[in-house]
Amino acid sequence: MPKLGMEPIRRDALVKATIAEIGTLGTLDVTVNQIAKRAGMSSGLAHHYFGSKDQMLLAAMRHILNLYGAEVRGAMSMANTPSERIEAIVRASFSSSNFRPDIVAAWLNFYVHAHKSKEVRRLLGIYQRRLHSNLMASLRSMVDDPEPVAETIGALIDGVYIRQALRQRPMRAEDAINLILDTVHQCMKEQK
Amino acid sequence: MPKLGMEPIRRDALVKATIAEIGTLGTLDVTVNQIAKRAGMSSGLAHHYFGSKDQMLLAAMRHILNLYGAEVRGAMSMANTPSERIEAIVRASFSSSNFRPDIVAAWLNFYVHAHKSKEVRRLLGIYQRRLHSNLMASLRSMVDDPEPVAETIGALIDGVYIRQALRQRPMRAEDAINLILDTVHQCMKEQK
Amino acid sequence: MPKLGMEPIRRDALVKATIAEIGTLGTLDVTVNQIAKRAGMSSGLAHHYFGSKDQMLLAAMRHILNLYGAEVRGAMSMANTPSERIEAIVRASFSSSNFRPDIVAAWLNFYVHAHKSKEVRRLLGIYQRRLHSNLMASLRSMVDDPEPVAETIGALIDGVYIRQALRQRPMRAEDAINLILDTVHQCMKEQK
Amino acid sequence: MPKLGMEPIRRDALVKATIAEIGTLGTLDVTVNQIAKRAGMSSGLAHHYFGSKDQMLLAAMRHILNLYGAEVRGAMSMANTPSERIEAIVRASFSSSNFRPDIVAAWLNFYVHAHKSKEVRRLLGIYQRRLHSNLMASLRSMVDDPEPVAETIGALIDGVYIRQALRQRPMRAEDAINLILDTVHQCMKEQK
DNA sequence: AATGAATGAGGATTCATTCAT
DNA sequence: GATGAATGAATCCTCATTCAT
Repeated sequence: MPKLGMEPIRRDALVKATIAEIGTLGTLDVTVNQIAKRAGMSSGLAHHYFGSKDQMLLAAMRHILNLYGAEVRGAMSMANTPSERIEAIVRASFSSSNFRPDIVAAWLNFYVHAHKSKEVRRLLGIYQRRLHSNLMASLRSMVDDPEPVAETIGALIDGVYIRQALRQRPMRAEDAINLILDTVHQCMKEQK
Repeated sequence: MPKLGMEPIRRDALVKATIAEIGTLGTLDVTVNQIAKRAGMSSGLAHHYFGSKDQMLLAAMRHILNLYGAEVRGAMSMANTPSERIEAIVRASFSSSNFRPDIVAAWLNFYVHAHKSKEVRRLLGIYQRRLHSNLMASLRSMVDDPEPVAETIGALIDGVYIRQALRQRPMRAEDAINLILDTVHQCMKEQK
Repeated sequence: MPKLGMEPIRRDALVKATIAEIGTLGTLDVTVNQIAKRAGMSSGLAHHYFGSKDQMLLAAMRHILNLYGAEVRGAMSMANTPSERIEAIVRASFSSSNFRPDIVAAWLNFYVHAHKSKEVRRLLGIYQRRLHSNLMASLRSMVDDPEPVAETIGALIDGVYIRQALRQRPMRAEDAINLILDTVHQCMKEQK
Repeated sequence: MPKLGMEPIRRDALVKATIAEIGTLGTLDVTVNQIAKRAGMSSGLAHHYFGSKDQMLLAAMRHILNLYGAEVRGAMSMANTPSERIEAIVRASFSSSNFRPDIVAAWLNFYVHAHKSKEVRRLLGIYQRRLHSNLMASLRSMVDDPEPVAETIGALIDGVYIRQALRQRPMRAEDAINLILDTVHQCMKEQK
């Protein structure tokens, strides 16, 4: 039943269905048919709106990164000290909208897929640089040598993510956050 | 002219070709033909020895885990103190035979693939539990609450791995090791 | 705001867009969307007016044949001798409205398409018979055996057309006309 | 039932089936399945040997051109005078192996398809230049201005071909040859 | 043991056509 | 009258797997 102005609605539905499907199957080897069916439409329509499966995957990736970016910006805008900023970044990474099993699974799949796709590589590169510069900006006033600390935090976030994807019983976001923040704090004390 | 006793040689060649191919392409979406060609034989023969592509991938996974396990055991057998044991485990993770781009890429692909494959999930579970118990055994005598420290080390190793797979300029093994050991040492001091 | 009496305007726009699109792409494999877009309307409307893509192609074919027929009639009405009539027919085939690259390309595509479409075959049959009888009417008073001369002229016209479609540098209409008329004149002299 | 050394046999069967299918359906819009089935194999195998449908079409085109080229060379090697050479070329164009309905239909389809395909354009260009230079070589010693005669002969050959494709009752090769040779002879006499 | 010929299922993509608005 | 949303059939192509030799 065709209606007017469906484009944004359909695109949104497809992006969400793509993430859900990747999250459920745990792989980027999802078919356009599966995605379209989950989004309640035909595969032809999915192509009509996205042109290709690749563009659909890319849109899903961008959606995840945008969600994450918004979360980080929101959390940081409320932080007043460097230390709070670090905490805000880490918390945002494990917020309830980001640390969901399907999002985590999709995220990891894209991480690995970056090997093959130039655009995915570019998008992840942006995310990584932004995370790194955010961390560095706060760490510079806190420790003498911020570089390895930033590196450690980044690795910890990604490490907790990848392990989450495998856990039989998922880790709670709060535990993930504490794990990382505790480590950070100890690195801090040491250097100060 | 078929020769006798070729089986182990062929299987080994295929396993190595599988890892190399996954490492090169950066994905598990390698074809049996590609693997067989790289191993210098026909795809038919590959099936003859492994029965299915899935079995080939699994064999490659086991090969990587065995390499890693041997490395860890070797390193630990030479360690005399708990602290040396921790260091041995971390060093083994980044030894020259494990921290190669193709191995890292294959590792990550299997990590993600665990979502789909029960057997891969089982194998990775074994690796994780072994790593965890190895770390705990040493950490128990070093800190009051070893659990989170073990968790942190595990996450750091996996995190550095996944980031390595994306880096334009790969991180040197020595740097990876230091990054992790430094963090560990600081967590230690704190608790003592 | 739909207007009244749009039908002939729309149909005409679609027919011209069809020819232009076939001429540009050099194939009948044009999509209804391409045609409709070029005609400044939606594909749905195109179907509304023509019922099917096939009918659109047919209308385009008829348009070309009508153009050609009108041109021939016009030229012949001004000719006074058999010889002038022959010349009129040949000239009409290469008039500026017929010998345009897009028209030529469309013409040839329809020629080949006649294999598949009964209606196209019928239309081209009419054209061929009309051409033939026009030529014969004039040739009868000029040569003893007009049949092969008519056949030759027909083949030359079509041959020059098909070659035109492939030329890197298109032949000028005047040259095409002279080529054919010269040949005809020589055949004439011979027989007389 | 797989056998050894099937490649040339399969390729040949596919090329012939491609021409037959195009000839029967009168269009390049034949499916790989149709071709493969006619050649007695699966579509997968067709792709195995040719890589793509396009390559299959191209191979068919080359086959037709090779047949034609061989015919021309054979006929010309037996001709002793310029006049005989011209006749040899024309006769070769309408030999029983070239002037078959399916070959003619395929030829024309490729002619039109040259608009779209660079490689087809290139192949036809070679054929046209070879024909032209063959004709010119003989005509130079026969007439003062050979260029338009060569052009006329070329157009006549192509024109008779395209008309053949449409005829309800195909023209006999002998009639086609005579039609062209008679015209040529009259052009000759005139100029001498 | 080894090959590579052969199949066929499965997936992305295109497009004419329909239809609710 | 007009749009463009929506469908689904059709097609090319890939690839794991099988099997005759």
